[in-house]
Amino acid sequence: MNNMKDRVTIYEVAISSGVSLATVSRVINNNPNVTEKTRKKVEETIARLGYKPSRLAQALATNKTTNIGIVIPSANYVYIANMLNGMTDEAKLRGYQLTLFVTNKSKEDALQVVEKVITSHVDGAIIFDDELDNEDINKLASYKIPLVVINNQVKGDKLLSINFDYEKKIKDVIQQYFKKGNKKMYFLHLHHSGRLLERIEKSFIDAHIKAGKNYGVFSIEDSYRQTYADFMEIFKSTKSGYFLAYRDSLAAAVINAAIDSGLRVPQDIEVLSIIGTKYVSIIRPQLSSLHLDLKEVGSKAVMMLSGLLTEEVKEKNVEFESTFVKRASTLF
Amino acid sequence: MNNMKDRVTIYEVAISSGVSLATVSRVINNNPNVTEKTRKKVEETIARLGYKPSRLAQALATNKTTNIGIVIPSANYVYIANMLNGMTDEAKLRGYQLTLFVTNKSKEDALQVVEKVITSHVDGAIIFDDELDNEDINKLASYKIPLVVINNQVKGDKLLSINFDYEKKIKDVIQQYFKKGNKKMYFLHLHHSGRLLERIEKSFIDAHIKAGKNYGVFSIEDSYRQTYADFMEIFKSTKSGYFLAYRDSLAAAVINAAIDSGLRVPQDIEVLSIIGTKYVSIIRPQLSSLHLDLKEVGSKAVMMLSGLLTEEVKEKNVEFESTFVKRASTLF
DNA sequence: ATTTATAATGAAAGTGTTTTCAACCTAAGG
DNA sequence: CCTTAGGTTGAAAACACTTTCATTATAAAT
Repeated sequence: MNNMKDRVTIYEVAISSGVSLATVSRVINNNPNVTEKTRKKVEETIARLGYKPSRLAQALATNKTTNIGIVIPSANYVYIANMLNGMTDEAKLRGYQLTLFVTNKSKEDALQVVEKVITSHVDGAIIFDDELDNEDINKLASYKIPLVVINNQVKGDKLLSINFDYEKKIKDVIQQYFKKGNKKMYFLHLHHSGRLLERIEKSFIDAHIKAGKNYGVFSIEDSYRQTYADFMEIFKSTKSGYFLAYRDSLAAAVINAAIDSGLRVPQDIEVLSIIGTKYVSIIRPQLSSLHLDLKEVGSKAVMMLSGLLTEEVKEKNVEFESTFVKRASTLF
Repeated sequence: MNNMKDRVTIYEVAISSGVSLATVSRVINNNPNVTEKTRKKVEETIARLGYKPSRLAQALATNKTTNIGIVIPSANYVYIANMLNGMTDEAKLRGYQLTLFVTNKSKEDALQVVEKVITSHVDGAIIFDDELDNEDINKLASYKIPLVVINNQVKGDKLLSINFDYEKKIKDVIQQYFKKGNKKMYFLHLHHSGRLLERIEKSFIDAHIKAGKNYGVFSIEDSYRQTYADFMEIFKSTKSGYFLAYRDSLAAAVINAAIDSGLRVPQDIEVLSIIGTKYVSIIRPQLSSLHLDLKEVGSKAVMMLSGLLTEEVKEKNVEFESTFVKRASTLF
């Protein structure tokens, strides 16, 4: 069993093809200043020896790793998985590798992550995590790490940003509902789901205050099971309402609890999922939701970062527009 | 705006604290051969200068990156997201970073991925992807990349493996069903979902042949929408059956199509999801499924790889046992 | 054939660490 | 007080590349 290859280095290639390191390096990097003849010769040796440049050494010499860091709260959310999907595709296209950094929604972990991102020598990073605040992000920026920040109202000069229009769209949806609907609206407040949700909640409350309408807020845990249990309780007394839930699974918990309590959806209980994933149409009745192509967000983020890395910045901030899709869980 | 820090190197720390590079290096790496006095002095300078070792340079010098590669078909499946979740947690605990390599279920991409993993200098890799075959994996092994391979019947000496008992368990479930149930069983065959599914299908067919029972196979696409449409057709003629689907969303497509066709679940149509995720209890009727803690699989994989890297291999092969959980989509 | 400009090549320094080995120092033992 | 062993330290090589700059080869122009 001796097909174990020891790494062959540029040095051996140089010797074996009778040229210098510099020339081999030029061939590897497609530098035009090499005669066709030399190039052929070197390429032949490379193939023969099975030489593969060490990305580590290249990275050290060039200060570029072709790695980009992805900062997320967890890999376990469907909407994040969707985004990751877009990122991996676009990254592959552009020759980048993705390194994952998860904060687990903990400030402590977030600080660790900042350190890790700094020492990891990523060429840049995409941040889709509310746990990182201004200070954290500016720290990264101070280490000259190019940044694309998603949905995190952070100010900074050198960074690009992507934002969703959820706040505005929620306001629209609510105002539309005021015209046609008549149920009291409830917002499902998550204990720890970051500032995006907080802003949406604020938008919800503002819209109600402005219209002089009454509203309710339920504080829930980010768990289907728990939310289902909570709402089985709630529906003992509350027999009607329009509920805004952050995620499909939470919205489904409300729907299922409503149905299991003998209430009708959407006649008695209406439910809107704010971040709709593919599960909106699997759940019955199908979930009305705000729709945003998260996969596209992911690839856009990589595109923008890639632009930043190659100094071809086209857009500094892009806003993704979500669309309200009425399905069966709401009347309008 | 001049808080832009240029990277401070070990060299500057050495100068500034009046010691040599070697000593600073020792301090960084907690080498005991340093006097407390020197250590204090160096640590003070490190703090003062804000020095952070370059992981790149360390990696080049030590031939260790603390990066592990994760090879998956896509980040977009819930069950893979679950696994990733376990991996990120365990990796953080053990000080590893995760780099993603996705094959997109394409053989061409798989070959590319193999190359990338080799040149990426990961310390090891976890492979949960059927697209890589024996040859690919042995190639990785020949570059001395420690490997943990999940659910991929690959032979090899130096690699650790994790397997699920789905084949066996499916056989059990079917045999149990033969005793009590009387519907014809159907297997949902995916065009391109790798060898794990093929093995499960084989197991399904074997069990039927052995029992002299009749069975059916439907070939579907890996898409909820399409499968739903297909089954709306199928249920025009087929009014009863027990369907085994690979994923929750596919199982849900069958259930929803059945209900929308006026059939009853589970009285007329029974459905089993092979890889059950958290959506099994969100979908109504709740999905009977084989349950396996994918998060645990993920962390186990990282643990095993970590063991392999530190030469403390405890188990070479571990089998995860799935459990059949009866919910509302099957009678038994 | 000679000069000149240009393209191809190589030597060597640089990237930021770790690690080996020799040198040094200190304290204990004789 | 001298020797010795053991713990501390530093010089330098190694890791595998890129890149600058000087040099050489080549082709074009005179």
